[in-house]
Amino acid sequence: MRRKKGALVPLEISILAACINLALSGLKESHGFLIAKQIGDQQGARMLTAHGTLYKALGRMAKGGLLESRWEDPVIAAEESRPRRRFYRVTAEGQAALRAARAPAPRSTGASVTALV
Amino acid sequence: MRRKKGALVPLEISILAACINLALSGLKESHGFLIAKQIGDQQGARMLTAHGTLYKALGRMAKGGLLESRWEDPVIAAEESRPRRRFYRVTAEGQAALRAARAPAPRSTGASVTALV
DNA sequence: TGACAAAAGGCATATATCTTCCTATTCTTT
DNA sequence: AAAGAATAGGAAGATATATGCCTTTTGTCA
Repeated sequence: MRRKKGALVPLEISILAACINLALSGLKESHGFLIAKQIGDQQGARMLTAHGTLYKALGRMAKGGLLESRWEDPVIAAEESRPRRRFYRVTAEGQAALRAARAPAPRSTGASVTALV
Repeated sequence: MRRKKGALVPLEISILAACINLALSGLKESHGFLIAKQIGDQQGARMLTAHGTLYKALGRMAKGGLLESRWEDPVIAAEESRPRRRFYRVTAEGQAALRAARAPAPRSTGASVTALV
């Protein structure tokens, strides 16, 4: 769905919100699976039937500068006997994009635009 | 299915045979996924619909001394961007068990026992 | 306003291993 | 021979990430 430059699709808003929520809970970095659970647990879920959609969004956002990512140290993953994670952090740009998406679109006439939550 | 000590169930025979085949192809060590493909490609497949059965058998056989196992170096897996593998090698005991399973059961009276292939 | 193209969403599947739950089979004991 | 115990097998899901294909949505341009 071809996008207006700088606009966020609903999934991206959810991802940013989830990351920030998790960060407020003390987790500076989140990984995809955790974000999926965070989103799924809060909203009606099923938004991520197969997780492909989420990972595609994460990659897209990282490429676009809304998120920063790094791979987990493989030795740590090995010690915990699980696949390696990829951690994401919301960048300043990401925070700005979220604020912009939540605020009413800039308008001269202060009209009745419903805030997006 | 409670088992006679030292006997092999069909899946175990397949695993040992697959490992040995792969070893003859030059792969000294095999991992579960590879063995699954080897078995699946040869036999009618669907024996391993979910791979749980295979991994349970591998663990069981390793514990019983038919296989030796080691984890792949996590850094190598990371470099190849995939989950870590666990490698298995057939032990001398495993080879002996396979031979025994393939040979007719030892008997004093040479009866009509069908060989298990 | 209608059509097109680009991107987002959904589903399946690949890569790997492991666990839990339930059913089916078989060995052993009485 | 019947009953009981133990284990094998099968399905599904958890842990993590990623790609490919197809459908749907939406912004933009004519």
